Amino acid sequence: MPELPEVEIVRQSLDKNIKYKKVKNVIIRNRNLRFKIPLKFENFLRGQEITKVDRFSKYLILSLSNNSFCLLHLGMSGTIHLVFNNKKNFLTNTSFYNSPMLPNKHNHIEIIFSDLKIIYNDPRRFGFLQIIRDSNLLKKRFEHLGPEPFSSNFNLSYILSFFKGKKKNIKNFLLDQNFVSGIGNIYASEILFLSKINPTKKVRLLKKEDCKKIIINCKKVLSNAIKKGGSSIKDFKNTDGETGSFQKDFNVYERQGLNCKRSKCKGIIRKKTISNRSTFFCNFCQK
DNA sequence: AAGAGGCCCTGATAGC
DNA sequence: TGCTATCAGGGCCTCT
Repeated sequence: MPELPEVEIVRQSLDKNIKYKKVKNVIIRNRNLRFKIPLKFENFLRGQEITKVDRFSKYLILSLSNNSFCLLHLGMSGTIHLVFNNKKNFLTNTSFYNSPMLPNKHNHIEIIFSDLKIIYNDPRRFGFLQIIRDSNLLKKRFEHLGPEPFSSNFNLSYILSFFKGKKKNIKNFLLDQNFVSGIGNIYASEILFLSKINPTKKVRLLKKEDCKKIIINCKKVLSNAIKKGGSSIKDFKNTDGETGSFQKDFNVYERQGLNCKRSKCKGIIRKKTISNRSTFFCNFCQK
């Protein structure tokens, strides 16, 4: 579910709600996320103040007062929910199970502050939380990842040299986090639509102008999605339980069989599986 | 080294 | 109704 824009929405909410607050308690019901949560996790976090809430790519980075970090990745189905301390049984975490606004299953982790708690819910358990001991290790943790689309390092010469000698198609590269980090399956299709590039196009056939369009449209699609509060495919919600509205802006995603939205284009949106991922594109204007 | 494929897991939906 | 198959927005690992 969550690509860079959705994670950014969560970051903004956490920044507003848990920054400068001290962790009172941590409850873990299921340690078997993507990476097993070690037994010492709770003790490590308890008593720490959250000094900063950052994001890189699809990763949330909570800075802790002891100069370490708590990394959080939402995987495919992870969500963060805020519960404010105005309910009975707040600390015994029973009340929200009865609330229709909150999920009642797969609430694996709670991080409790004095006035609110955050709940990590993740049905598929592809997400994870991880302690990173210091900034050097944090740097190392991300060194295999390419630049974000917003970075000045994501420029024409970078793209041209990265594509040199490669045989894959452009859709695969947009999803390749070593090339550019933060784009997922939905926005990859949307970016290629705006760029009028067919997702199956081999990168060695792309012209300079195509690459320029890709740079511009990566930024455009992601920043627009952030502005709209993220997409609401399946059950994406921000931490207040509200859905984003970007999905209304989809040009191709989940629009197979419908007319191309580009004015004067007579094309039909097609769905095609590329490297095991569904891909959507206009069969006429994306060359 | 690049690229293809498999796998981690649950839930929603479709088809019989 | 109840079974089985297929598909989901991610990322990492292995094999060729």
